Amino acid sequence: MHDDETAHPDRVTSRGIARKLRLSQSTVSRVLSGSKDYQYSEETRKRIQAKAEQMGYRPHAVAQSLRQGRTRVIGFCSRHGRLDARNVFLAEIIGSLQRDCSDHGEFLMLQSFAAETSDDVEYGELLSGRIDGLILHGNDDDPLVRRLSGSSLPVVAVAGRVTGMPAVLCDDFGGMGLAVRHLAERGHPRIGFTHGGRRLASVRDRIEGYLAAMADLGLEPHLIEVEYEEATPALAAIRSATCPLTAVCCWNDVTALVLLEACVTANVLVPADLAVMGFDGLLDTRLVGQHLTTISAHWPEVTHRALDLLRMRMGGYETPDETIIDVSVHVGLTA
Amino acid sequence: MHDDETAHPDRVTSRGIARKLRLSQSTVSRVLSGSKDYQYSEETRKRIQAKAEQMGYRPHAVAQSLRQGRTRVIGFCSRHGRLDARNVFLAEIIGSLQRDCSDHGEFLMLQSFAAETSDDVEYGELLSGRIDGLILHGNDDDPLVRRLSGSSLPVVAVAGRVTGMPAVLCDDFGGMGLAVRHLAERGHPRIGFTHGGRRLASVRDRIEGYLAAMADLGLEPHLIEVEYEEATPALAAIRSATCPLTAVCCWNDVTALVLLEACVTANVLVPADLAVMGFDGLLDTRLVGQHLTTISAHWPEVTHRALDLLRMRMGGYETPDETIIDVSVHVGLTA
DNA sequence: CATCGTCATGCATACGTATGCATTACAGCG
DNA sequence: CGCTGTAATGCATACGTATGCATGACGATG
Repeated sequence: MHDDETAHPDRVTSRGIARKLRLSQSTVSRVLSGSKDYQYSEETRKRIQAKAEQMGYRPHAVAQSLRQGRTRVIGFCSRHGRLDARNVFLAEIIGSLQRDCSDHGEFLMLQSFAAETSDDVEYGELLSGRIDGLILHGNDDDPLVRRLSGSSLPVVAVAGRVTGMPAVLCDDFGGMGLAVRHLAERGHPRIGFTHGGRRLASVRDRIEGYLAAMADLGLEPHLIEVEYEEATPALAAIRSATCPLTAVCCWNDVTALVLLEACVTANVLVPADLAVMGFDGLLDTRLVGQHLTTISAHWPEVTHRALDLLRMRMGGYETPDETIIDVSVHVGLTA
Repeated sequence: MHDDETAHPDRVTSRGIARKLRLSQSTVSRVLSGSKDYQYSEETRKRIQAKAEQMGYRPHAVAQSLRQGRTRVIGFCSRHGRLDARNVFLAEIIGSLQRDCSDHGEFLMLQSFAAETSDDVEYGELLSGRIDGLILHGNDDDPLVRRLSGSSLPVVAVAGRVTGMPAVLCDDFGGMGLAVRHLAERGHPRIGFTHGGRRLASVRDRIEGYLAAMADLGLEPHLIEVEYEEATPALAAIRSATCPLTAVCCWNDVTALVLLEACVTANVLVPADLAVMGFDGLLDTRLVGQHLTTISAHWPEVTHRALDLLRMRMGGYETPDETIIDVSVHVGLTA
């Protein structure tokens, strides 16, 4: 009934089991890791498995990693936002990645976001053998990102193109086309686009998509750039256009919501006075999300595909440079 | 200008540097890891550092971990919700943990949430030496959690008590006292409390806090339990009480927001007809958050303290069983 | 009876680092 | 000159696993 070990048995090791059973460590290791290239008597196998169970043996993951040259750990690094209660995007991305890794017997490790640590230290950590591959959310302007694209670490970019590495993104360009056409079909003649700067590749793609669709429809574009998520000036710009806009596409959902709040304050009726569209489809549908008309990107599919590609890279296979995941219109009450 | 290595130099190792410099691996290791117990000639140090720089040496984290018996990786596991765009709570907790780890030169690894993997596999992974310690969000009803509290892995619980391990929580009990008193001071005679089940320890504490405060004020309590976040029945219960309630505390912010939506639909004016209070203070203040009156818990402080305690545990020190972090009233427009 | 193939297991090593102990060289001192 | 102390470095090992190669036993076959 009681354990015949003394005090703290420290770690239970394959060698420990071998000693108890008067077998060699290699036999124990082979049986417990289920190596198919060798054969063992049924009796030995039973004995080993029973003893392992009894002693509570767990193979030491670090030793396995050192021996096998792989850790089964995937890193994730965002060079843009930071994860907190307000960042619905990162929450969705990281959550999806985590579940996907879990399903494949892998682990997700968060690499430091933002620049609390120096780029050099961060780069060193990424290449220190702790992770087998990296999912990256960043852009070309970033020195660390550029350095990574030249390194030997397998990396796949998500939600943004990075030269020199495969990327998986939602259809930012096409999505804006859907948005513009959705509004045009409802008879809106003057459709604007608001954003808070072109730093992200996604934003640039969405702007391009907007401009292309507008040109395609023979409509005059109205780009409105304001400080990050400042809605009041945006609304002012919308209303004070040569001829006030009747509809506006926001570069993402949060921007759209902030604008909606400003509309309430300014007594602008949505969608009667102004139709509003978002982009991302990440908002909690139990709350405000169901009301917002938006373009739903399918982020779990993006991360799923990104991990697929990363695994191919880690296996040494070639991968397509760019993978684009379809988006769809989610019709709410605001447009 | 160009590297004198052939093809792929594989990994640059301390032994590799030693060979180039006709030194021993131990000297290289000692210099590069800055061991203070030994002395080296200034010249040797320069040579080694220069060569390491030139060859792009990065110590192999896995080998270090094996040798030193510690990985500098902290695990996080939530046995309740899953991380996605809707889960503001986990996003905040995980984000705070990550930044705090980063500041201490540690890494945060996400252990599989929910039950996609079997408890047994999960337990094995947790004890496989991959992490030095674990921050846990779970409760006593969970077999895996109970097993962990008996294991040799240092664990600290956050946002919920678990018997057998230290816990760091926000003041759920006292917070509800603040909420009730806030409402009572504004003259509300009939204050209710809505929740979606007592599974979480936090919910139970908040209920206790509510009941205690009500008793203290000599008011009659009204507990309303509905299916998780079903607001319509909750509102019905509120309105159909013997005498309709004038104020209600919701067990968290999301519940409160859903209730607010139901109020709009049912034409109930907030706060005139019904005052509403939330709990957590995690909602995006750029959006709806600033309007909701709520009890702000300071989650970054909770996770910070939890990591402190975990580090003490990992160092073999004793720790207090329970640490409670103060909360405060955030006055919005709903109560 | 000698040879050979197969089965079951053991021996030895490598992954890359950190570190206790040994060694060399040399200066200071009596 | 011999002894001792210290500075600078090397040697050997351990962390725990996986795996190539070798070994012994035994039955089958010529």
